[in-house]
Amino acid sequence: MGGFRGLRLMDTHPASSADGARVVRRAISLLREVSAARGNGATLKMLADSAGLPQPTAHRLLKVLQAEGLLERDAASRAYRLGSLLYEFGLAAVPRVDARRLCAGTLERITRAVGDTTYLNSRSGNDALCLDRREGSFEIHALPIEIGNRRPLGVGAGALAVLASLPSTEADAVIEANARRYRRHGLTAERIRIYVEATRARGFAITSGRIVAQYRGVAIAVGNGIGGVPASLAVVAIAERLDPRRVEQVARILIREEKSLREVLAIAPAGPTESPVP
Amino acid sequence: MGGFRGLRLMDTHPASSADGARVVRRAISLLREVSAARGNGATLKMLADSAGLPQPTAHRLLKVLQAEGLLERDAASRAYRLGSLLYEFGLAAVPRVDARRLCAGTLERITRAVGDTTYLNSRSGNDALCLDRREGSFEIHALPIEIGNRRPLGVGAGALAVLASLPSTEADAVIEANARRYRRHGLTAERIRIYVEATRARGFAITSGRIVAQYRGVAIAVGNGIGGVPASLAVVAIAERLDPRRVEQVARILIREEKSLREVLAIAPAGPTESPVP
DNA sequence: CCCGGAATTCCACCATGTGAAATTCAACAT
DNA sequence: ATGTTGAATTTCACATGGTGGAATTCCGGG
Repeated sequence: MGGFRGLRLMDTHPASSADGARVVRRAISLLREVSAARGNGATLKMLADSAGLPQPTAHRLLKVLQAEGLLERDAASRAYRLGSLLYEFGLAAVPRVDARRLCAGTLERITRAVGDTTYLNSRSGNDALCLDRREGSFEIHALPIEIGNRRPLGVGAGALAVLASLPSTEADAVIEANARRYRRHGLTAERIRIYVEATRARGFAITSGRIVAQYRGVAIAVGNGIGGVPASLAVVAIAERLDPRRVEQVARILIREEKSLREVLAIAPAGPTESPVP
Repeated sequence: MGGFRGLRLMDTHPASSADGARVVRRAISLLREVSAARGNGATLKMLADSAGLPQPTAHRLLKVLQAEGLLERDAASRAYRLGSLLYEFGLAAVPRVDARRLCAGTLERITRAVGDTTYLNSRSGNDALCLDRREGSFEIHALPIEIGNRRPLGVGAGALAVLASLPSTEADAVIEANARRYRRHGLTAERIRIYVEATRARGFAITSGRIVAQYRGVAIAVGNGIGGVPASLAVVAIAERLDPRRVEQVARILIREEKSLREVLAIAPAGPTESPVP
């Protein structure tokens, strides 16, 4: 296949086995970017950009993914979104341990206690993934994070709590890998590192409307994760509903719920068999 | 990239746009094969075989897919299964119209009425996909079809009903494309064509333990499909519980439920926007 | 009508993916 | 123990399938 002439743009996965299929990795990288896109999906430009691919290359791959049903495309906006085949694969891919089910009660209790929207996040590669959500009585307007949405670990309260719960060396690697992506959120790797430190010192994460202005989040990491996968519980509300005093209250509730969740998880079975290639 | 010397083995997707990424298509084809595998997953041999790829090629692609988290591998049996990243994508890929939700009541009512296991199937490419299931009081032992499992359209009652509901030209194309796969189920394209004819004449599908001996299924297609996607309702039981007289009863129930389901669907919104590439 | 940015198509080029063949590994029988 | 069979894995010389800069088309706004 083709050569490349210009400067090297790619390398979305810096530390990956050399041999294999570059194209396949690129295609998957595009899928990840599409599933990271919030709201109405992502345009070719955005995707090519964030996957670090030249536009024509991205275009070609996206076309194949669409033809195969992994992606769909909005006729009007030309934006790509995940396709029905991925939904179908999702049905067949039963998770080793079902985090959503295990945490359903916890989420519900927190939401009832605080009245605001509650999130369950988990780590997925360099991303935080929104696994589940309970809407509080005080609705968040302005596109909230949906179930299945991704963003770089560290961006947002829930994602920050997950990142801070990783071993230092691993957290550093993630921050490094995400450096470029932070910029699109008006952040830098350096700043994230500071946040992580603060989160570790404090024991839980707080964010102040960096992503969507006017919103604030409080989040706590779940013990050693769920089935070995790092995870967090988060509460998000408009900033004025989360003054320092109330942050304190919410944090107390989160700490309590995390503790009892950890006990439940201690009984549940262990992690996967051989997921990452040796 | 590489040339090929031996005879042409591939062509899982006979009618697909020439230009693009062959590798990507092959990789996706492998994913489909993995998700078609029942029970404990699929071995390299099986996958290479059914995807029509030389073993080393399949091996290389599977390794990448595993490294990226789309596949996992059982340490002991070396068998591949769908990975957690696909589950995660599935969360984000909200279906245009939620067939499972729309048919939940129907499935429950049928199961209660007949006492045996009931399935909701839909078409996905050349496959029938098990979208949902309700266990009857008379359990099916011997690995039943799980939610998310696939098999070639035409193999099994539910899959046959879906196939027979397609326009003749389309059904023929599907049968043609699946010819090789039928053989692995002890069937032939010719025989499937006969079954389709019989199903159309009868108005519903019956199968007699072709797949798993001793079992029998009765199935009916759902009007014009669900959100434009062809689908079926099926009841499966051990053969002795489905003698001709009882088949008649079950069919009556299916016909009644299909009718009322069709009315519910008439209110629900329409199909996708621009899924298959022009 | 014309402009700017995004989407799409072209196409010369060669690095990348290919697959037959050889090697290792695992399970089972002798 | 030792051979035997079949699957999994690695190797490597080769030429084709993928590449991406440049050119073209499309679309929305002024």
